[in-house]
Amino acid sequence: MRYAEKILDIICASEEHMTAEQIFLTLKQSCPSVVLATVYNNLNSLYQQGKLRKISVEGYPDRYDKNTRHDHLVCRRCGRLSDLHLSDLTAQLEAQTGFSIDGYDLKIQSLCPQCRAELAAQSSPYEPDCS
Amino acid sequence: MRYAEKILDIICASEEHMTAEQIFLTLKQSCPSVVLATVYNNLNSLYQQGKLRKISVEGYPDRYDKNTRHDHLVCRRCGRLSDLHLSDLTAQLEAQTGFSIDGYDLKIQSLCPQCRAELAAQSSPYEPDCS
DNA sequence: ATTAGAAATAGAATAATTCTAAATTTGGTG
DNA sequence: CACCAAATTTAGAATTATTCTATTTCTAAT
Repeated sequence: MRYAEKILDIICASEEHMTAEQIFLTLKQSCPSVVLATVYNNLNSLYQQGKLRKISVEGYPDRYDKNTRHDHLVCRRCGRLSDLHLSDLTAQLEAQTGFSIDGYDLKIQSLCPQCRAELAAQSSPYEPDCS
Repeated sequence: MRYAEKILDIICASEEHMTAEQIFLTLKQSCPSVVLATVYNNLNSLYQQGKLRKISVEGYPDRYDKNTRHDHLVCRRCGRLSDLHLSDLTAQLEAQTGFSIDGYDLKIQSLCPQCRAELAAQSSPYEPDCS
């Protein structure tokens, strides 16, 4: 596996949540001969080995993410996916369900920090928050 | 919108989490002339109106679900998606994030009730749970 | 060097979904 | 009722994401 490690590096170095296509384009900069299928092959095997996370948001291609425990925010305004570091719910969920769980994915729908800031800036000159 | 209501009915009547294809096949039984694109059109507009939920599980086509608050279990053994009725985390999440949220999706990875039962039945004759 | 196994490549194939343009239906209006 | 505009549906092509298959290239051990 010549590429697997490089692909993991790209994912871990990125602050984004990259699609296979984006990973491919990035990898191509250092390995111009690499092919998209190779990226998919490697992503799949890394995923099966549990070395990365795959995130699916309705209507978008799958995204790949480092394998650390964290949650996600999907922005209803710009669609951007960003990280949230909320407390681990595993124990709470196991207590509630009554069985042991392998993991969970939590995706929150709201506004991302950028959009929240932009909207606040926009509206405040005309309608201050609480008058 | 001749079909929108029928499509919603099908989704609400179903215990499953249906794909567009499955909804199409079901609708076709009562409306043989309907076409898959119509189902997608209606699903999209119902989704935009917030009248149904869309669930994406990596590697599977999107699934559509009634718009009630509940969580999901993805079975690591059979891949089946089933409903979980856990307590609402909105308040807890808002407290933690510090901003108001529109909603959230929680997907738990574990074994579905059926697979848990099957595995328990299989293993118990030979290795009773706690000897 | 030789060879077996793993990984990569090329590119066709498949699956899911969207798009476009034409046809049909619907609900109002004269 | 007849007519029109708007909304919906249809057919089928197009697009996008992903997988598959067969061939080639690498790698590392003999």
